[in-house]
Amino acid sequence: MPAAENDAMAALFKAMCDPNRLKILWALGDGEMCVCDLAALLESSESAVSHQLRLLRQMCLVSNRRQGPVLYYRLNDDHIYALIHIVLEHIRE
Amino acid sequence: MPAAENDAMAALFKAMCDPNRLKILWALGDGEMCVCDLAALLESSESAVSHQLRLLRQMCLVSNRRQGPVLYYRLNDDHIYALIHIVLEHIRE
DNA sequence: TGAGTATGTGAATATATGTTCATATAAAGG
DNA sequence: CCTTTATATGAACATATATTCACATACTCA
Repeated sequence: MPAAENDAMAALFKAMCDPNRLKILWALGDGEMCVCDLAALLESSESAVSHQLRLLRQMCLVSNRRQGPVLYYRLNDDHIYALIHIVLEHIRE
Repeated sequence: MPAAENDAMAALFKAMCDPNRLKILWALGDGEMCVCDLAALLESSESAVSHQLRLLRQMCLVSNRRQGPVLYYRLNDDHIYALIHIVLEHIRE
């Protein structure tokens, strides 16, 4: 495997290796959510979630849309969600 | 996604999120290799590789076979290799 | 324009991670 | 046995990571 692809894959896994980030990505598979709802779902502070979302944004895994004071986050594309499903199958065997 | 599966998946991603470990797993997809050859391939010390291999062993991703003084490592099953291939396709899009 | 709500961000801190170095173990051959 | 080769391991260190806290920003409504 070319070094660039190896590193890109490692970076992708790193973005998804945190339980909370993985929960966020999984949750967003069902549709967009605001920070406050994500924080409630993860039972974590909004600040912590915001930091994680910034990471996911920088990795181009999620993007957001402002509606008034609220930011709604969504998966950047369905690719990641499909990937999680595939890995889930592997986990379950 | 159930919490147990979420955590298992995060742990799997964590095992694969280091560029060197990913290279090891990729290399072992072609067949078993000894520590010394893996170290040469990664241009890393044998001690560092041994530490990474222990991690992969603890995660049950690889196992080894002793032949005299040499330990040959192999993927525990082809699952992980298939998974890497799938993710590679996602990366390339 | 001032207060209140939703979110972002930087610094600080605690913990996790990866490597190195020194040493230990296992096997083979003399 | 003693030495050499191959690998494992533990401690120490440097770096990375995740959370918290305090404060900044963006927007809404009165």
